[in-house]
Amino acid sequence: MGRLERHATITDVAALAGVSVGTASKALNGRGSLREETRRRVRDAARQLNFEANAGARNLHSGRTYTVGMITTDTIGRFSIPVLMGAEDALGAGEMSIFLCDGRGDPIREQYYVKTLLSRRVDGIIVTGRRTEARAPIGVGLPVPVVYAFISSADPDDCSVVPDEAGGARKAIDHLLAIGRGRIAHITGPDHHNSARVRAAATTERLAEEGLSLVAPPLFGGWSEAWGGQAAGILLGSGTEFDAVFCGSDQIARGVSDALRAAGRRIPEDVALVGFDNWDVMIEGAKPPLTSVDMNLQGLGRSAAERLLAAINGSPSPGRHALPCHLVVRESTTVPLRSPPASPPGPAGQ
Amino acid sequence: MGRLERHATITDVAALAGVSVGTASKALNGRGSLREETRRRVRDAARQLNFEANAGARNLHSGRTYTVGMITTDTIGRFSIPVLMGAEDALGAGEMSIFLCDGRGDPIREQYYVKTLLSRRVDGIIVTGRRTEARAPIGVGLPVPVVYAFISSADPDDCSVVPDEAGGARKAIDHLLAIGRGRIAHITGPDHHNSARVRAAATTERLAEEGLSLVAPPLFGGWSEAWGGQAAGILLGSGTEFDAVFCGSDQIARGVSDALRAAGRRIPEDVALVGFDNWDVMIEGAKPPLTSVDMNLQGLGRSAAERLLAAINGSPSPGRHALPCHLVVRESTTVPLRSPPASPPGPAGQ
DNA sequence: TTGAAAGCGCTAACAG
DNA sequence: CTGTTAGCGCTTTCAA
Repeated sequence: MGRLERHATITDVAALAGVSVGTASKALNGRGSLREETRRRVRDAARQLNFEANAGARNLHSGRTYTVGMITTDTIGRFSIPVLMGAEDALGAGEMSIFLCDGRGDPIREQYYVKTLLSRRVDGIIVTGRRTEARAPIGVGLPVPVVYAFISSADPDDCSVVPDEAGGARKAIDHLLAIGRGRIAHITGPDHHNSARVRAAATTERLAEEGLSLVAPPLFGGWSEAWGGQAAGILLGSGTEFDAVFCGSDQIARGVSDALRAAGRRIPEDVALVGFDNWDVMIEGAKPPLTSVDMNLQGLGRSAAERLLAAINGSPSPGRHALPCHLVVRESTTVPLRSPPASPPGPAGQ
Repeated sequence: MGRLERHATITDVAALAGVSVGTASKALNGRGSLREETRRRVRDAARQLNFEANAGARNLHSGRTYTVGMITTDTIGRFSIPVLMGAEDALGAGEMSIFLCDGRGDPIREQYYVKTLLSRRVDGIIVTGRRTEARAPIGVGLPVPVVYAFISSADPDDCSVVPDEAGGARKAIDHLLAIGRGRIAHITGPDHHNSARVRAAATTERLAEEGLSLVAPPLFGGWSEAWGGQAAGILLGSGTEFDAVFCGSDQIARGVSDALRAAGRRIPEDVALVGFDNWDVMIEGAKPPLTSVDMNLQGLGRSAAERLLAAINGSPSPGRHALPCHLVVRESTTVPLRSPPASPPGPAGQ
């Protein structure tokens, strides 16, 4: 294998260029005042030796490492990825590097990660997870700032960036009301799950504001397609009339969609359907494609990283920060009029 | 915020314990010979100051950083996650930390990441992606070992750990033949996609060994449910008789499943169905649950990390290493006899 | 058993 | 303009 023996050091570069290490350092970092010719010689030597300054040695002076740790409390998955990507963007894609640590729901493991991250002198830590539940802080009096993304810290003084799930649910209901649906059912996840409760409460509340209520109490169950199908069956069997179902997740919505169709109900003509998560795989698999609430996870990650950077630079933003969700309307709530207008290119509005 | 001002240094510890830094170092690392009383004093001081040795400073001597970089060539997603987790396990969960870099399919970005990883003096690099295609090496003559996982390097001398997709396809066919299905169709992804081609070729080959052939040429299309449904329609419309469909992905299989059921075919009685990927979401959503080929991505990640560690320690394993896939049998190919026998707990066999 | 000193790779004062 | 020196936090000889 054409593998080099070792990394070149600045001493090697200086020697090759025939200058002192101090001069080499200045030349490479564009500091001090040097003859252009000298600078060039040093740079050539560096290139020739494939020199990359040792970040660790450099950090020793600056006190900063330009790295951050990201700990996922449970397993890394569908929710953590977009958060991670958003964070990566905000951290300048390589300007600062990210240590990824998968806590796997094990507090011991998590504490171990916190320790190693601290020993690596990360400039800060982002904590994320797949539930929006508040969780115990990963530590108190840590020597570096911590920001919680998606998940939030139980300590209200910690900085947490979370999706406004209640707002998202309200937008879903707004939309259903706007298209003339007033007999709405709600099928969602387990009632011991924070997201399920919050979304259900907001749904009920929003309807109450209009003097309306759900056609039946929220159906709490699981997050799966199977539960969606089962719940749809319960609804149909009860004889309750309904012209819309707002689901706590896209998976549930898909199960509902399949079950309703099998029972002869047309979507959206007979029943309009709204999901939550805006998860492409489920959205596209459903017939017709699902209208869904998007939590803007990537934006969440970006915001969390920005706040972390600010905190590192001495401007922390303690407290719980909620970011708006937005509704993505598709055919499960609207019959398209001929060809839909082409939307202009560019980043999706928030 | 109860944030500490700065990290304690070994000098602080030594001062508090009333010893020299050298002694403190020995005490904390269990080296040299010291009075037990001294060791205790130092350790107490360290605990009191919340001391965590600065890994960067330590690395300066050892020459190793106990970190590795992981670069995903395209976007990090469904395939990279298990690979990452496997790697994390093999790297001792914190013993060595992982820098995660999301290449997003941009070669410039990728090269940038390689540079920063090298400047951070990672001990090695793992490259992964979401396609099994061979790709250009991320660099030549790099000063650290590189292992490709899932994806493989175009340079046969590089170390790549890949799934034996052909073997997986053969196992699927073996199984279908074993349950008495001889009229098999194959629906898969785009023919410009390596995985689709390899799996189709192995399928045809395995059948040929038995003097059989597919009931129709492989149907190449996309990886989506939509394509699965469409292809099933083509198959049904052509009047070709078939008693099994082997699909290039679980998403396709799910589309096929829905379409066949809608057309009145029973699964598995009339048509047995096998997918590829063993992706829980798709598997569980399908009715009945899908038999599928599992590529053991986590094992792939583990193996890649182990080979990387070996290479770091001077024992590289150049070349392309294929890991076996295994078939997970579910109800889309078998009618369960009463209650299925409870399988003993423990790690799933490979 | 402990301390002093050198050095890992680099930056930053300060002289020359 | 360039070289010398000190020091970042730690480990590791080598003396004491």
